[in-house]
Amino acid sequence: MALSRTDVLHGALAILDEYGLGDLTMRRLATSLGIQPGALYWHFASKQALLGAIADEILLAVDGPAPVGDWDIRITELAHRLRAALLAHRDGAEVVAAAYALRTGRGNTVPLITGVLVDAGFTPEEAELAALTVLHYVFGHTADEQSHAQSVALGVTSTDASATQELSGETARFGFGLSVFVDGLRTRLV
Amino acid sequence: MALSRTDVLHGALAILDEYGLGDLTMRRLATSLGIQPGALYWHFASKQALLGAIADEILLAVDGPAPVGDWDIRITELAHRLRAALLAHRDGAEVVAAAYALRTGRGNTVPLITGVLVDAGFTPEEAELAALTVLHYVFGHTADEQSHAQSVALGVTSTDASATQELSGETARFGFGLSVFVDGLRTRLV
DNA sequence: ACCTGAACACCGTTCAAGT
DNA sequence: ACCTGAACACCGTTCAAGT
Repeated sequence: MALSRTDVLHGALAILDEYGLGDLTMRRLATSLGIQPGALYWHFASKQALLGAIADEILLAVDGPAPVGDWDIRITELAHRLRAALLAHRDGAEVVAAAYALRTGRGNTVPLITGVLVDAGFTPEEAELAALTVLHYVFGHTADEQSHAQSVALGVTSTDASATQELSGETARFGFGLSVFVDGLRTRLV
Repeated sequence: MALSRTDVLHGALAILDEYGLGDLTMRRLATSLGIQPGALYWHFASKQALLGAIADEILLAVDGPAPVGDWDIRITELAHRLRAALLAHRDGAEVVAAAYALRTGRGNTVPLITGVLVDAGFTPEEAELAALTVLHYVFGHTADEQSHAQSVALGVTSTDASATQELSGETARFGFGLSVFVDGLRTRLV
C-alpha cells in the first residue's frame, strides 16, 4: 500500500527517537520505509520541510487545555509543558529550535504565551518579546540537557548521580531560571 | 610554505564570514587553502574540533577589560559584549551555540558572568545557573537575529525598515529581555 | 612536519519513466 | 497518485606513501 505523508512523518520521528538527529537522513528514512530516496520528495518538498513538520508535531503537545490561574502560574505551566514536549523526543530541542530559526514549523507556542502576558497587562510588543525570551530560554536549557544526556550515554561524561535524581535536579534548575525571569516580569507590572 | 593551525583557522573564519556555516565544508576549506582535504586532518582531529576552535576564537572578543560598576551594569555589559562578539561573524551564534552544546570551544564567558554574580552575593550554584540562563538568552536572541538577517538577504522576507533602524531596534529588543532577567535577579538579592 | 593520492562510505535532490 | 532507476554534485574521514 502507498505511503501517506503522515506515514513518512511518523517514520522520521521513529528514527529521530531511536538514533537521533544526526542519523535522520533522507536515505535512511527511505530505506526504513521500504522506498527509494527520491520518493520522499513526493511527500515533502525538502528535508527542511520535513523537519518543520516534525517540529510542528512535537509542539502539538504544548497545546491542549489552556492553563488556569494567575498569569505567572500560567506562564510557568506553559514553559514546563514546552520543555516536556521537547524532552519527549530525542534531540527535540535542537530540531524545534532549528525549525524555529528557519521559520518552518513554529507551532503556536509563542502566541499562547503572548496571549497570557497581554491578559496580564503587558503591551502586545512587550508580551511578544517576553514570549520569545521565554522560548529561547526553554530551547537553550533543554538543548543543553539533551546534549549532556547524550554525552553521558556515549560514556564521554561520567554519570555522577542516578538518572531520576538528574532529571529532578534539571527540572529544579530549569525552574530557577524560569522563576527569575517571571520575577523580572512582575516588577514591570506594578 | 607549510600551513599552520592558525592559518587553517583563519581560512575557516574567512569562509564562514563570506559564505556562512552551510558552506563551511572541509573540502571547500581545503580548496581555498590550496591543499587536499585529507591534509586538514593533520591540523585538526575533526570538523567538530575545528568548529570548537572557531567558537573559541569568536569568544575571545568577550574577554578584555572586566566591566566596572554595580553587578547589574557589569552583567548587562557582558551580555551586550557577547552578543556583539556573535554578531561579528556570520552565523556566529549558531557556531558558538553548537560548540557549546558539544562541549568544545566554550570560551570563559560563563565563568566571567558567574564571577560577577558571586560578587553580587549569589551562591556559586545560583550564579552559575543564572550565567547559563543569560548565555542561553543571548544565543537564542542572536541566532534569531542572524537567521532573520539571512532570510532578508535571500529575499525570502521583505525588508520593512533600513538596516541601521533594524539593528538599533534589535539592540533595544535584546536589552528589554535582558533587563527583565536582571530585574528578576535583583528581586532575589534583597 | 606537512601534504598528496586515492579511496570508503556516505549525503540531498532531480527527474524521466513506470504503474 | 505514488514510486523506481539512475544520475548529479557533493560530503567527512582514513591512510599509505611521498617530500
